[in-house]
Amino acid sequence: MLKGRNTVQKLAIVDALKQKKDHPCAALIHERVRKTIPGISLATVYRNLETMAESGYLVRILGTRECRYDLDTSPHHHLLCLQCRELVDIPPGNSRLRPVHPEHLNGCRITSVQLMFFGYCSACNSV
Amino acid sequence: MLKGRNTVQKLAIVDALKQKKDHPCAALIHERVRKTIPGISLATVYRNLETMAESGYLVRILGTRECRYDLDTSPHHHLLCLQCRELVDIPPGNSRLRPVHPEHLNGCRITSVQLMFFGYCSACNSV
DNA sequence: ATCGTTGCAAAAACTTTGCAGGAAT
DNA sequence: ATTCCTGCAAAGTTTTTGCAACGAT
Repeated sequence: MLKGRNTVQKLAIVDALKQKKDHPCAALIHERVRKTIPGISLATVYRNLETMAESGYLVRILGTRECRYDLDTSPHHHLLCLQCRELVDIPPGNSRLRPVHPEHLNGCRITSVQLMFFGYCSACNSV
Repeated sequence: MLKGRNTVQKLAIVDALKQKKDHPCAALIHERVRKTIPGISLATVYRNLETMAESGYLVRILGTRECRYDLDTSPHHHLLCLQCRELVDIPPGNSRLRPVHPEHLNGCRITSVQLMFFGYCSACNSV
């Protein structure tokens, strides 16, 4: 559930993430949301994404220079295309691809895992 | 093997990475190398790390705001401590923790994988 | 009315780049 | 001698923050 006040800005950000599930970065989300709310500031986008990531409403995908955001919090992986920089969803499917998420590992307490593949997406690969 | 010219700067950077295998970021490497070469510039550190990462001599670890660097290119994972920001090595050991590295996946051609755990290291966890 | 949120602007944090001089081969 | 590498400085990119005004509850 969405935390805090339901400002038009926050709702528009969520909407942008729902409409195109391409793991956009903050700048791209800002660009899209500006079509609806021309005056929205990038700082507001960042602040909302921060809050939603913190509350677990969305996931910050690391592995690129800029953070990307994913509303799909179910366990799955990503591939970063080194050519077009697109972030492709990789289903958890195959058990060998699904790293366990133990509570503890080498004395460390694990809270989350991210598996990132690097390579070339099907489009770039076929060129 | 180290590519290009063996400048004192490059050798000192490699040395710093060999001495303390704590996955330092560029700024920390710079700080350490400055003890030997006070005049070395941060840009030089970045340029050398870039070249060495490109040639596969070291690995760029993503998942933190700043890139971290690891001379150990053998397959293993990392845990980022959310408290102290330390990056802990996680051995590939257990097969359930070792994601396969297929050549192809969902039409994508995979070239590398990084598995990142987030949580609390043993030191922070015991507090 | 209260208190979270926003926009703006500025700054912070990290990384890259142009250029002229200098070093490795 | 040639070509790569370096230091410097400046700029680029991404993200955060202070503050006063505004808006949701």
